[in-house]
Amino acid sequence: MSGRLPDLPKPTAAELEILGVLWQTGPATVRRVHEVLEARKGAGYTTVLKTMQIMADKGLLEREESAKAHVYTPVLRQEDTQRQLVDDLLEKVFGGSASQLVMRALSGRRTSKKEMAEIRRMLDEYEGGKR
Amino acid sequence: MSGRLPDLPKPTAAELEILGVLWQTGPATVRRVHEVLEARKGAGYTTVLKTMQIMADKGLLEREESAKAHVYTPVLRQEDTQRQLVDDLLEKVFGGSASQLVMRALSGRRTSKKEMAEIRRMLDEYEGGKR
DNA sequence: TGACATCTACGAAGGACTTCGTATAGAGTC
DNA sequence: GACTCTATACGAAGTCCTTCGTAGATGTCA
Repeated sequence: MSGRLPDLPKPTAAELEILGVLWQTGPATVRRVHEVLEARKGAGYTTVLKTMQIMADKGLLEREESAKAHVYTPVLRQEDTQRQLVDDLLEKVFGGSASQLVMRALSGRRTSKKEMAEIRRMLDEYEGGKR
Repeated sequence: MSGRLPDLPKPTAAELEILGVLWQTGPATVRRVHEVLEARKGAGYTTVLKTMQIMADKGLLEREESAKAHVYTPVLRQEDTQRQLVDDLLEKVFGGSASQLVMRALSGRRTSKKEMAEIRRMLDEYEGGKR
């Protein structure tokens, strides 16, 4: 069903912020990303530009150069990147124990009833679909 | 009930490996940590030494200097560090949505029935205890 | 005491991450 | 064409992370 995913490096903190903007807005120019990040954290224009260029070099973004202002698109979907990062944490910090990870995720914060119900719903769905 | 935790920097990859050894073996000298890490990944002695010194400077480890070979102890328990790291991921990658995180953690890997049951048990326990 | 083993201290190199200043190129306008 | 606006390209600085070589201090034992 699903194709192979390219094996890409883990995005860094600054890169994740840029990806977040692109996932939300869809493919965009440096200018558009910069507008968001300037408002959010005062990022400089060439800083965003440079980072996005590096991301394209790494393969994290694809670049469409036909127009004067290049348009960038994330190569991985948000969910694939989330999975990549959570798997990494699971491995390095929890020795692969998903239940430990879930426990820690819940213990660290007040989790709402709604959130808890949603988690249960997902467990049901996951187990139902997997068997 | 629980006291305040010191606000420490996030351990890096190399630091996490050292913490892993110390959590497992208890307080130890550089030599003992090095023995484990050399077997596991061929780490050099002074590399481990230097990293542990830096960790002590950062406040991640405490150092007992009465003997010639200093003895190092983690300042935070494993569970506190796990919580710190999972909270960080939750914030930066999942926008605070624990249910999303749980879903991604499960979708990325084949999760055993045993593991699933354990997760459900924890949810029950957590909700029971919190209310 | 002298030789040897064991530790710590120090400094430096190489690489990645982040930021930014400056240079350069293209498009539109008068 | 000359000016201006908007982009990209390039390079470099500063910081952190990781690794390691070498020097210096301390302890042991014959």
